[in-house]
Amino acid sequence: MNIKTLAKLCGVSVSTVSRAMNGHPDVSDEVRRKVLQTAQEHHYVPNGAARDLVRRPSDAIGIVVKGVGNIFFTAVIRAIENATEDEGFTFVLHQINTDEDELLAGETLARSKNLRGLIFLGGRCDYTSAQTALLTVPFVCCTYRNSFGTLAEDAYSSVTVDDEREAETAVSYLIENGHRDVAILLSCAKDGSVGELRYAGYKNALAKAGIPADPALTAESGGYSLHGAYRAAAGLVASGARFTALFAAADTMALAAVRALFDAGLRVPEDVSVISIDGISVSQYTVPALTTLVQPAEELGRTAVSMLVAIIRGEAINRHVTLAAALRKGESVKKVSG
Amino acid sequence: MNIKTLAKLCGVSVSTVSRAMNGHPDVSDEVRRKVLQTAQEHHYVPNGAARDLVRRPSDAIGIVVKGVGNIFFTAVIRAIENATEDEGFTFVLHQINTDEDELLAGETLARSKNLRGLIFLGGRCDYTSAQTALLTVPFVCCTYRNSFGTLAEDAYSSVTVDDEREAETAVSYLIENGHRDVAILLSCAKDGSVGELRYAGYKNALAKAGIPADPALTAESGGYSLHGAYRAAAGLVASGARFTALFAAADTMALAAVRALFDAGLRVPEDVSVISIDGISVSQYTVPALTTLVQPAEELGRTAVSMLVAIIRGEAINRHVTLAAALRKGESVKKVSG
DNA sequence: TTGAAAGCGCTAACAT
DNA sequence: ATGTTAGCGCTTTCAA
Repeated sequence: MNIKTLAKLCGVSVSTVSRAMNGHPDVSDEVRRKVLQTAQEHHYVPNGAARDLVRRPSDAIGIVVKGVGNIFFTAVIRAIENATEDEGFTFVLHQINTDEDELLAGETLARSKNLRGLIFLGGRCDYTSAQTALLTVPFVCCTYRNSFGTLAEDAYSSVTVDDEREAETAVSYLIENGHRDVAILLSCAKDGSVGELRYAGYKNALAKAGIPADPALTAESGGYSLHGAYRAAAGLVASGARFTALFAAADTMALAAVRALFDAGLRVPEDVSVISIDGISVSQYTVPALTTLVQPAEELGRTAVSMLVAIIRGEAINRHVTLAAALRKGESVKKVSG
Repeated sequence: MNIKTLAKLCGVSVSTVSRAMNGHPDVSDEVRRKVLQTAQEHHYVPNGAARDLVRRPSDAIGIVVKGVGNIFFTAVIRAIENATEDEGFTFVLHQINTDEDELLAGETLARSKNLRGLIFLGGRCDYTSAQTALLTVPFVCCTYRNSFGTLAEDAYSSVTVDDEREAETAVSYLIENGHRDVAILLSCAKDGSVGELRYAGYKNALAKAGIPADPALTAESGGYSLHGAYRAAAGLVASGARFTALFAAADTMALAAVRALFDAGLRVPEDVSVISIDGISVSQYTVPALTTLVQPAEELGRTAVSMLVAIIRGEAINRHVTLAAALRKGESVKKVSG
């Protein structure tokens, strides 16, 4: 079933069918009704490829997700898909590993699928303008921004929480609760990604409290996998380093860390307090429930889409939106007497 | 940049460029090298819409995921995406809620995107042939099959674990460990979905052990959300029903149940043993680690793709593959003396 | 309000 | 081995 057959069936021309299907005003009510009904009866759905080919560019935006298996992202992706459809756009999802280059992937995707814009969900924070010059469509960085790069502010959009600040808040919360030996578990201290920002926030908090940062209390897992985080946390304990609190750069890492501490005979929060950032839903149901700074996943996704769509429609220019995270008190932090 | 411009740039015709780009043999090495290099230099990526339009049908398959936020599915989706690309196909993802109809969504997706096949990730088990008749492309049911419907075996493909049998195994494992008052937590006892099969397995296990099934020990959460499962489990405890073990129809539900039990002052496994089905990775890192029957997520995804691709290529017909789940002993089941 | 026809970028005959 | 060309299904001028 294609537009030609349907036109014949309705006794009108293909252009009339096209107009009717697309809600153009210059079609008589009678004809429109007939076309729509016949289309429904025959399960006619316009061929997207043909549409995309002629409507240049198409109405699709691409989502490049870096770091598959990041549970936090699933909620954001869901929000993005819904928001995309609400805006009358379609979307294409592409997942890449942490060692792949999102800009390259995005560029290829945009060209091959004729996209109007891109949303990067997770990525490096150190782009140069030469690197992003490849991108021929507007893009929004979701959950990160170009903190370490040389990109002009008006060359891209972003929607994030203030990672450095929120990390500082998290660590300060530990310090307020009497902790001075605070360890950190992150992917990598210097990979030009969000982890590095959170590391900076960690150091800020220590500095403000007049606590010298102890390099022995930094554990790097090299990724966001549960397994890697478990090993890094276990290694930290095995190293003999002394700490009463741990800041994990992601909920998933915190969960694995809690387990590693448990396996080492340390209780959370009795022996070690743990706080993290993300607020995935499962972390409220674990024992102990995680104390974490909840990122507004739904809002991050919806905002990314609405910003991108506004740019595509020419109604807005590149902006940088910062959303607030919210402290969700669980059971993983205990007050100690200094 | 399109094929025409590139052809001009290389001083050859568009068909030669097309052949070179698609790896056809009838192109001289010299020309092929030149085309490929020029394409790379100019970041030329063939327009997918134009390709899809002319290569009828396209090389894309669709994945319809029912039950967004199901953590177990994310691993399967990842495997499906990788396998799809390995087979030289592209894929389109569409997520729907549990109250939406996957067949309708699949049909629309297939028609609009000109798909060659569909993979349904999660869905009802009670299709009629009239319902699936809408689908004009082959489809594979992944993680479920048409156990309660009237579909002919050769009308569709499926790849699953034997849900009824694995559920029976899980519950029998509890019984072997001395439990006789075994409760069950599932989405819905009669919704024509996988939950119903697992419920049947639960009853089988009880029957084989000569234990009468107690309706008061069935808790329905009405979905797979953590929140719903928590409430259902909490309700079960509050009802005053006596049980020493609980079988949850999904890992996520089990995690929420463990929390609900904990909040009610019951320890797992000291007071209540818990077992489930799925084997999501986070459930090994919780305290207690879940004892669960691990579904082979990666293999489920890869198998679904290879079955579908084989059918599309005309190399195979509809089949039904059953994969085995594996018991992963955690810490949530305790032996009791009968 | 409708129809005829051009053309989007590409692939695959068919011709050379 | 390479070029020429029809046509995929659709939207959109342009004409009527």
